[in-house]
Formats: sequence, C-alpha cells, structure tokens
Amino acid sequence: MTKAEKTRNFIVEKTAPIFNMKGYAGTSLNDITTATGLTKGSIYGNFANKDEVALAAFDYNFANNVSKIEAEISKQTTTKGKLLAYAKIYQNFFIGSISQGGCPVLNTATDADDTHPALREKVLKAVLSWKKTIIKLVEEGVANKEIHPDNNSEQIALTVIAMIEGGIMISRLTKKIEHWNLIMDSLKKYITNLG
Amino acid sequence: MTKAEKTRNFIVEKTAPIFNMKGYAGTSLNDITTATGLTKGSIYGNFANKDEVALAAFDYNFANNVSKIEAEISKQTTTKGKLLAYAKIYQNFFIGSISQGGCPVLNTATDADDTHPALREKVLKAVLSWKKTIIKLVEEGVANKEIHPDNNSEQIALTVIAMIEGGIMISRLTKKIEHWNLIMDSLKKYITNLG
DNA sequence: GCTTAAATATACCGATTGGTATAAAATAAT
DNA sequence: ATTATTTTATACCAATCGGTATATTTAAGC
Repeated sequence: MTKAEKTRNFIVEKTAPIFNMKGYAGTSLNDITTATGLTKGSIYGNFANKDEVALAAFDYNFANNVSKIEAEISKQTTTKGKLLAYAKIYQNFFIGSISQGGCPVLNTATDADDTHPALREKVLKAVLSWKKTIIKLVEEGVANKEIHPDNNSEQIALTVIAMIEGGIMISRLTKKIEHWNLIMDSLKKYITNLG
Repeated sequence: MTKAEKTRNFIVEKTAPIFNMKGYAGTSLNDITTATGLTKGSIYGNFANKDEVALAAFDYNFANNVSKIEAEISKQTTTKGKLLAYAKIYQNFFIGSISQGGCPVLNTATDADDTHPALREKVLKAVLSWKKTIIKLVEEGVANKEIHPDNNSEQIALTVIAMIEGGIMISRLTKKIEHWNLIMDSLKKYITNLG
C-alpha cells in the first residue's frame, strides 16, 4: 500500500462519521481538514472534489456496518433462525453504532434522495442488495420448511428493513433504548410468526 | 391579519418544501429569497434569523400532514378499525405527499438529530405526540374488546411509526410504489393480527 | 545517495454564506 | 391629508464556501 492509498484511507476514516452526522451539505472542507489534520492541498491531492470524499465515506460507513452484521450472522450455525438472528444482532449489537451518528443508509437516503443523485444511487444499491440478502434468507427458510411458502419474501424483506430503519430514526430521536428494544422485540415476533 | 403576518405565512409556505427537501444546512438564504421573490431585508424584517424560518417551516410541514391525516381518520365512523384506517389512509393518501419532499418528521429527524437541538426538539415532540395518539387508539380498541389486553400499546405505536417512516425512506429511495404498497399491506396485516 | 516522481503545504481565487445598517416605500392611525 | 409606524429594498459586511496554482517537502526507484 502506497503512501497515497494510506492517506486516502485515513481521510475517509476520519471524515466518514462527520458525513454521517452532518450530511453532505452540512460537512464543509474545513470540517474535513480539521478532522484529518491535513490541509486542503493534501485532500485535493487524493480526491478530485468533496463529492468523491462523500461517496468514499458512504462506502466506508456502509461496508463497516455490513461486515459487522455479516460477521455476527455467520456465527450462527443454525440455518433455521438465521433470520431471527438478524433482529437479535441488530438489537444487541447495533446500539453502539446507532449512538454515534446512526445508520448511514437512513442518513444518506434522506439526505441525498432529493439533492445528490450520485450519492442517492449508492444508497439505492445498498438497500437493494440488503433486500436481496434477506430475500435469500427467507427463501432458505422456505426450502427448509421453516417458513410457509405462502409468504411473500420481498414483502418480508421490505418490512424488516423498514422496521429497522424506522426504529433507528425513532430511537436516535428520542434517545430511549427502551423504544429500540420494543421495536426490535416486535421485529422478532414478526419473524417468529412467519412460520 | 396584518400585512406582516401575511408575509410571514407567505414566506413559510414557500420555503417549507425547500427545507423539507434540502434540509437545514442545505437551504440557503438565497433559496429563500428566490422562492419568495422577496429580498433579504424583507425576510429579516419578519424573522430573526434562518433558524426561525426553519422552525416555522417544520411546524407548517408537520401541521399540514397531521391535519390531512386527522381529516381522513375522523371520516371513519367505526371506532373499530380506526387503527387499520390509519394504515389505509397512509397508503392511499400519503403517496402524493411522499413524492414531493417526503415526510417532514423523517427528514427533519435525521437532519437535525446530531446538528440542530432546537429543530430536534420540535421533531421529538411531534413523534411523541404521534405515539400518544396511536396509544390512545389502541387503548380504545382494548376497551372495545377488539384488541387483546395483553398487547403492549406503546410497542404497537412504535412499531406502526417505525414501519411507516422506514417504509417512506425505502419507497422514496427506490421510487417504487410497489414497495410502499407491500410495506403498508404488511402494516395492515400487523394491525389485523393484533386482535 | 541521487534523481525523479508523488504527496503535502501555502497562498490565493471568486462566489456564496448568514446577517446588518440604512434608506426608501407602503401601510396604519389620527 | 398628514403623521407615525411598519414593512421592504439596497448596499454592504466579515466569514466561509469549494476549489486551484504553485511551491515545498517527502517518498520511491535506481
């Protein structure tokens, strides 16, 4: 890894939480330079413009979350209940992540959907791939005869995502962990009752 | 109504959708003056600063949505199924609102939760009052023996809000009305199965 | 170790940011 | 109709915005 690559990564690491908290328009180049300790020249030596930093920051934030979730999911040996594990993991594990800027998908989606097409496109892909992952899990459950084939796998995936993201919004706003727990319990019940 | 009051309302009406789309940091005073056709002097003659315009804009956006929803809810004669009507109304009615800037609660919550305490406080109150309204409906249903008393009314309220807001985020991002329909159908089923 | 190329810092650019003082215009009260 | 008051427009402010050209420093190749 060359020096430039290291610096590039360093910039992304340091600015990712800022973009996640303040949004694209809310994050200034001054924020970026003070967070990294670097000067503008150095930033623009590694990125063409603010857009590229923001896009890289979203990728970083999202990949970070995905890898954490996937690491926990893969720990689950039982193919049955893997879907349920999804909710459980989010509930127990995601709290820390939630308390420091929140979900990058939710933040970037609401921030960029009407204002930043390139960024929007990235979140869109992220959500669609997330949806696809859950659909696969559901179909796995159907194949295992754990989930009734009458269920609409796409509907389940969308519902799970909506409950998680909506729940994150509420919990971060009210700052009440009980709210988060109640919603995640509700999600668990929803998944359990799929059978 | 004095001239100043009229102008104040006019400014709020014209800028409310902009704040809803672009967020607080993303909306500039230039946006405000071009949207209203007024000059800065006129804006600052009616508002102390940009903050006050943003706060008034949120109030306007939120009140607008609430009044629309309440108008439809009150049309429902049956006390039973009023909760269900909630989902139905959102599904059929909110689409137009969603396609032009989205839900002010979701937008402002994710925009302001880490950046703008005064604005955050306003959304917080809005969500808590929304939650309260649903809780009351649920308790009404329990009193009518339509809903089993074992149910946790707060959990139901939070779940309903989470599904709606999460669903709005997804639908606005993917721009697929089928996604919205699937999630709202899921919400209806959730409410139906409460009994 | 020297040269070459890459990476960073400095200093600056015009444009725009939110905000204000003051003057001009429009409204309200008498 | 005239005065007093409110409302709007003009012109300006310092600060910050995103971005760039150039100089300086640092790392890489030989």
